[in-house]
Amino acid sequence: MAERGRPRSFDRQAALERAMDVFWERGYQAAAMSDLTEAMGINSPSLYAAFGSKEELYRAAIHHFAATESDDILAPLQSEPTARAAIEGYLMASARIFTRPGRPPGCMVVLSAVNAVGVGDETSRLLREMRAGSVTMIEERLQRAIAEGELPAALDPHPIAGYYVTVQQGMSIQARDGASRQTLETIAQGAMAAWDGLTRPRAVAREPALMPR
Amino acid sequence: MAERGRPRSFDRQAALERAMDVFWERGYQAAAMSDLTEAMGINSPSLYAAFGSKEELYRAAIHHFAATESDDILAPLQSEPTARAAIEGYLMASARIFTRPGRPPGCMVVLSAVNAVGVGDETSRLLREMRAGSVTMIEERLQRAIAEGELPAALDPHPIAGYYVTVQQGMSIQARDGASRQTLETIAQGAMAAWDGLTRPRAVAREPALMPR
DNA sequence: CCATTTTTATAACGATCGATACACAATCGA
DNA sequence: TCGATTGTGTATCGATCGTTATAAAAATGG
Repeated sequence: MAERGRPRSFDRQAALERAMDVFWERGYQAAAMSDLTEAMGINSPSLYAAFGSKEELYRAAIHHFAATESDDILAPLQSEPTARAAIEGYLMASARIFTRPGRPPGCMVVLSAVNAVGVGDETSRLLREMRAGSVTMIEERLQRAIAEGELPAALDPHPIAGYYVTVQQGMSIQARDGASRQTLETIAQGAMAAWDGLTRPRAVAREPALMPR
Repeated sequence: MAERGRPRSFDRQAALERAMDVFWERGYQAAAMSDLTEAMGINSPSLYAAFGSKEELYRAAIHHFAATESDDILAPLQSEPTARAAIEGYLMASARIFTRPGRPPGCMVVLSAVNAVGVGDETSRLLREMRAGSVTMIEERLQRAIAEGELPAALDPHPIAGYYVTVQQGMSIQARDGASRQTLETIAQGAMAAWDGLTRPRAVAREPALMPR
């Protein structure tokens, strides 16, 4: 069962984490191979043997980001008892994660490849699906709240989820501009001020809470 | 008064607009000199003679963007009679400008250099000041509404302005992901649902509308 | 017409980009 | 111990990056 050949002299997972930090901070295009190999403590042939290419390494870093940072942000959607607390927790967790000391500010999935140029179709699709995945998760949480009677049955979860994800993505930009955790938390509270208006039951087909899908 | 030497064979302003489109769509780093010269219809020596360098051309493009697109977005802040209509107009104008057919989606100032790497300090500062300028303009509009008695005197305009600018920046990300004008308008309406909660007068120092600056 | 000035197109500069060829080192099974 | 296999370090590949040297072209003033 033992591996054949010369064993790898570096920790693949640790090197991936260092690569993630480089992509996270500099973005995909601005992250040069020399930046990556220096941060990972290896030479480029080792990088290519272990990860395939720069873009494959980037995708691996995105998946690692999703398995660590993203999960911390999305956890409140499952753990909080009410839909309102779930979304508030989602935004407040974002404020905390986006301003962790010593870590790049904002969300890697949102910031590291906003301009899809220079990145392949597969990677572009992966990023877009991940961003859309947040909308789906919030949507499902709202749907659950409707099923449990917390929210009115006539409510359309999709535009509400889209609104809160948009706020969270704006918070990434703000974090990149130097906004503090406190500032981001204030923004999150501002977004929650829309909750009652968005979820209040109202006469159907006369004044919809939010318009189209 | 006539110019000496061989006259320039291209329209400087028209070339600048085409360069703006390239930076807007691809971002600063991904916009190669060959992309720019091809779009502008000139050779690189002409570009350098007319604009100095790639980064100076980028700054000129940013200023041109501010003088055209940005002004359309910020106009409702001055023209609308109430603070609420002003901010709603700001968001609805953003939804329209961000999804103009045949134009790059989203805001160039927000999207074209999110990762400040590879761009000089002067350009980085210019972009950050422009983003902060939107907050200031909204803040001043809210302050005017307070002076006119439309909003309670105890209100702090700064966090409210920060909240709405954050939503607008999130709308840029959404536009880049393919959101339609209608979708962005729905998000804008969602953000306006927070208005009453954010501007309602309340007991001072007990439950502040939004926390710190 | 000629000297001067500015722009033009061609061609190429050094630097850096992502990616590899190559020879050597280190492990395995037999 | 030896062939097979895999990883490592060096050195470099062709392509492209932003930028510029050079000389011809097109205007001016005198």
